Amino acid sequence: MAKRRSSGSPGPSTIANRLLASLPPDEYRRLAPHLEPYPLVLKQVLYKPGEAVDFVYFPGGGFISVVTVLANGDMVEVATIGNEGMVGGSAIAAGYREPTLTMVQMASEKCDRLPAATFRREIERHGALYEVVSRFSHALTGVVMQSTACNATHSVEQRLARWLLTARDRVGADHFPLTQEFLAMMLGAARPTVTIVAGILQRAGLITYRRGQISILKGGPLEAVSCECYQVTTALLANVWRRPARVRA
Amino acid sequence: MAKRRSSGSPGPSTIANRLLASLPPDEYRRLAPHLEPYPLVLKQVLYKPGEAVDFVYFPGGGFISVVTVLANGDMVEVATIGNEGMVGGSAIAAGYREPTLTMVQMASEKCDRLPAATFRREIERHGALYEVVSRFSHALTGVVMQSTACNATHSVEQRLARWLLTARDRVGADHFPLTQEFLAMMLGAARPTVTIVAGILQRAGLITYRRGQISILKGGPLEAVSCECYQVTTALLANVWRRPARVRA
DNA sequence: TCTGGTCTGTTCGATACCTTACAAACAAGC
DNA sequence: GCTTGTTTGTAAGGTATCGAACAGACCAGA
Repeated sequence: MAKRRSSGSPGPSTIANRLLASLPPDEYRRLAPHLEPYPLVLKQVLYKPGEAVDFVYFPGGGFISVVTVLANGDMVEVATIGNEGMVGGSAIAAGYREPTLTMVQMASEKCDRLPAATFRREIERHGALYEVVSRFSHALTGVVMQSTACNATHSVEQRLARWLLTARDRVGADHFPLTQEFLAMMLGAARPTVTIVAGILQRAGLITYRRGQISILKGGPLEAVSCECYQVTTALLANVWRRPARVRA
Repeated sequence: MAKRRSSGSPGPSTIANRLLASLPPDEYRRLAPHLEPYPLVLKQVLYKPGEAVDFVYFPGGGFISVVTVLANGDMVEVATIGNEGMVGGSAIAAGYREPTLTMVQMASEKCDRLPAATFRREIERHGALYEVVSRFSHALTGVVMQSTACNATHSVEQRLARWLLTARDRVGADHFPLTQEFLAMMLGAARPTVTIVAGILQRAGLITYRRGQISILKGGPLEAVSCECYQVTTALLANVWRRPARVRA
């Protein structure tokens, strides 16, 4: 919260978003004047389905849910984005509309946004930003693919555990606000089912739940309850910074 | 089958793959010498999980399944690609590995492949190929997101109907080879469940099933049985060619 | 014509999950 | 304190789907 690039020299170490932090200093300096601090407010909607993307957002804390809205109004979360990523990258594809609902799931002061046109111009320079955004986009597609398989075969208990672990990683804390109602929606499950599963985890001492506030007590065992998708997606995203060796010139 | 760019002048109208066909003649001409005809053989594996991407493929017929392999060996299909798309686009992200198993689901003589390095070089020119590939990648991510929600909430019957309709569109025929065993795998469902559901559709006169050969008899009613995801994903992909107006310069 | 393999149809019991409904705990404001 | 709204807990009946197992149909090759 305290460290925030503001005074004169923006050392990359003070940059909360990891995509931006990975940029070489000169690239970041060129970008910095266009970055607008934009605090993420809980439940705030960043994109509505079918709307044009005016800004891309680089969270430095909290996290953002990308949600598919079905014909009957049900919403299912398809991805969560924290400081390891960005939303609105589809602005690359000029004129493309965001098919999803994108909303703030956990508030944070630390977030910057960039006008879509600026972002696109920067991407077309084909520099470090392009590289890291490209890697992130690919990793995100991999994450969503894993989730597709996950939703087809894994139990609500596994997916709930996975969700909590992912949320913890994004938030960077073991405690955060979350209603069971909302969690059920995100998982595409019925609320009573979530209550039952959460009760099991609670009695097992892995979590505690108290009126919209959840705490993770034992991450290790929770990981054992979760499906492999937690590790798989974590690894996919980790590869975005741990830049792999180039396969071809 | 008959029309195939071979003699001297490659008019775009003879190009089976729609991404390639959308290129301006001069762009296509530059690419053409590098395109290697590469027939798709049934069940052929194009990428294994974790492998480097050496070639990108532009199907002109048949279709390709992108499949996530889970820890227990189960496989779930996360996308199908026909002549409206390509596979291996992740080669854009230099050195990136394909996290999925990618295999030929329906054979076709009409397919071209391009070495990853050539593809990347061409992408970096930032021409028409870049534009259309970028649009397609974004659309594909949208399709996978829709599938994530679909798998979380829709019934096997709905998803099965959706799958058959999509396959029909890809193949361009109402009749194609497909075992229930395989279909069950793709849907992440149990094989007896597929048999039951297929039986219902068969008795309703919408399809016929005969030893690995399926025919769609009534597409309209089948669409009614399917979830909205069929239309949604079809529309997403259609937007790749029906190039939308630019939102910003 | 037999035989082996593959595919589909069907059974049955088990179970995960849904839907609806309602009750209890809690928080915040009056 | 009381009241109201929100959140969680719980119950009951129903349904979709799974898993294992087996029988029958069909095909291909010996």
